[in-house]
Amino acid sequence: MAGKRTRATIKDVARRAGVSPTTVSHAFSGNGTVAAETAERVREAARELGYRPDTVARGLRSSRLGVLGLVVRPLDPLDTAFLEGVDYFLRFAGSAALAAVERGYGLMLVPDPTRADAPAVGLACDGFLITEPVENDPLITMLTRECVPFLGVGRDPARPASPDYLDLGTGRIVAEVLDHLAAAGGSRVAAVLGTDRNEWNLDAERAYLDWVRARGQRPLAVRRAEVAGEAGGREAGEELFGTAEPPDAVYCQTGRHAAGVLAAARARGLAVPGDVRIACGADSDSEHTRSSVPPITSVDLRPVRLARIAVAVLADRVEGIEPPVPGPAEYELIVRGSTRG
Amino acid sequence: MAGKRTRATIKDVARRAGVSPTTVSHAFSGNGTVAAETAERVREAARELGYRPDTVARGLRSSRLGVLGLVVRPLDPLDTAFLEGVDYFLRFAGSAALAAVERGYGLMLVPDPTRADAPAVGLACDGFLITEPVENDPLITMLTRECVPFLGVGRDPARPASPDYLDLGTGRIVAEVLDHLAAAGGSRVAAVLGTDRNEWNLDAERAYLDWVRARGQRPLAVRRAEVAGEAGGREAGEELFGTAEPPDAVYCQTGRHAAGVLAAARARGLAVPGDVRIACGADSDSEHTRSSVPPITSVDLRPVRLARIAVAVLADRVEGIEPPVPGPAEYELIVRGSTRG
DNA sequence: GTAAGGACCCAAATCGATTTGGGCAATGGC
DNA sequence: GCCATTGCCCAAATCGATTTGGGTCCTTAC
Repeated sequence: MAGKRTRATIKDVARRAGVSPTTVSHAFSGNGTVAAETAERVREAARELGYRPDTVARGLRSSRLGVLGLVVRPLDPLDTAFLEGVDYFLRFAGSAALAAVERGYGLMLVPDPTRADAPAVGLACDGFLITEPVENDPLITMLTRECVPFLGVGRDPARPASPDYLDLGTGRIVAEVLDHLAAAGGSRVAAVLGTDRNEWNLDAERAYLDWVRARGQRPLAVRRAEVAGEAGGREAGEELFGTAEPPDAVYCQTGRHAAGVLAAARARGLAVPGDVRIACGADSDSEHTRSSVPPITSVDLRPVRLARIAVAVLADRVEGIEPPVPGPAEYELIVRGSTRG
Repeated sequence: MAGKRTRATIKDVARRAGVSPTTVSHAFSGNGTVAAETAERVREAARELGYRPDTVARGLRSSRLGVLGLVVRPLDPLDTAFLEGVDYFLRFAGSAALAAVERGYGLMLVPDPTRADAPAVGLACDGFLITEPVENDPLITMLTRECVPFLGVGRDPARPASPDYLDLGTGRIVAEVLDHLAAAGGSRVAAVLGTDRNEWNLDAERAYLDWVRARGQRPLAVRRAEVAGEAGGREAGEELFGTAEPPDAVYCQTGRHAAGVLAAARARGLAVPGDVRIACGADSDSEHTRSSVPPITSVDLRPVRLARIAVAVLADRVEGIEPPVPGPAEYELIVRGSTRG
């Protein structure tokens, strides 16, 4: 179906204008010196032929393609069935794309280019946005070695903090949610954490432990893989509620986990929020927290705003500008029925 | 900041393996004949040097870059302030990106490449998805001329139906919403339509007119630009409710318009849904319909599913496969308080 | 013994632009 | 009158891969 692409090349324009390709290139880039009249003739010829310089050829010389890559780590195990309703990511990606376009770039979603089966085009990006880098992220190792600009949205937990990472302020967020659970009547707060080794999980765990110990209590935390989803959350809930001293409040890392914990509580005949309060540190906009009965208190991490900031910083880097250091990430606790008596 | 990119090239590998670049290329592509032992030596050298072929250079020769472009028409007037919360688009884009990656492509959001100020990279895509093509869409004209594969998500209203466009079934959807308004007690149904000249608007208008006339009534429709948003909807509402025979039900094309109409009704002291029923043909998932008081009945157009289908069809085209013709687009009417007595 | 046919490898052309390093004429300064 | 400068233009090299079109050997077949 794809017939022959017969776009006019720089040579066609040169022939038609009666000059050399060099002169055509100069006429457009303003690089050499070209007589005004000649330049006009060249533009005229280009217009007649509908000439547009080929980005790929230009990219080959300049090693700049005009594309920013977006790597979403939680999406990477593509072999495992991916659940589509990850609202946070969808919003982040859409907003980043928009911001990139406004800045003159295309934004491309790519899987980790260090994976062997990744589309090759992933390597061609001028810079990368990496959301939720994992511990010792191999992509960051590679990009650092090859001097390709990047920006982590979230720190690489194993590397020192640096301007290469936007700090999500996970600890602050988790502490606020825990405080809210306590204020809503929770006296023994458990946590359901994820297993990905990224800032989000590791900092949340630390924040939870700190918070609990500051109250002189013993931590009660279980871990479930993010991909285990609602079923995993339900398991976790059953485990928690089955202990000798069951919690009267549960903090969850993901909306799916929270929905599962809620289901487990109801199955045991526990009233929410009467007997158990449930809150989630993210996913305020997902079906799981919004449409459950009762709806689950959760946190709006402002992915749309965050993505715009990330793109601005990365684009500056790609262009060799030292970007201003952004302030702390914003968020908002959305209180819902699961913690509102 | 961007230091010198010193990735190994095919020549480096050739030198190290003691063969010509041709042989290296053949060893990887399996194109010529290469002795098994030589191929192994080449692979070994490539591994040691961390060689990965340069996609841009390859793209230059093959004129295939491995990138699908996504053009979202309603986003195109980027000069006008763009409102970020366009959930439909965000979901569509995110889902399309994911589907593309699973298929081995990158997905890039680009503005209309026929615009002079568009990022040049937009032209380099192997194929294009165009959501909501406008009448006589200039991009479609260009792509057709240059034999670049594309797929319209929504028809170009000025061109004959063809497999180049996914039919959104707008007429069907609008008719169902209108029926619902009638069933909810609306006896005189007005419409607030958009101004973009795309399938969504033009077919909706036709469907509305047909529906009203089939009941022997006179149509009562006003038009407001999509970008006018909630304020535009409010104006439209005031205009409608100020007429001699005000409607007792209003169909809106966008969630923002609907929110504005709702505000206008309340400002006049009209009860919703008691005096006026309001429903929207889209945007079931936006703040404007979901979080208003009362929430507004609207339609889930299933953007996530639609995007996956679109990518599958387009990727087939790019690869020269004749894709199966997809069935009609799915949708679901989400009934909410604005039409539920 | 010789010709035909593989197997294996390479030099050079190619993709479409940009950049380097001149060449040629007209002008200006002394 | 001569040299230096400037304005204008072009041929060729370059970016990093793929592809074309041979060129050598070495087997086989007759």
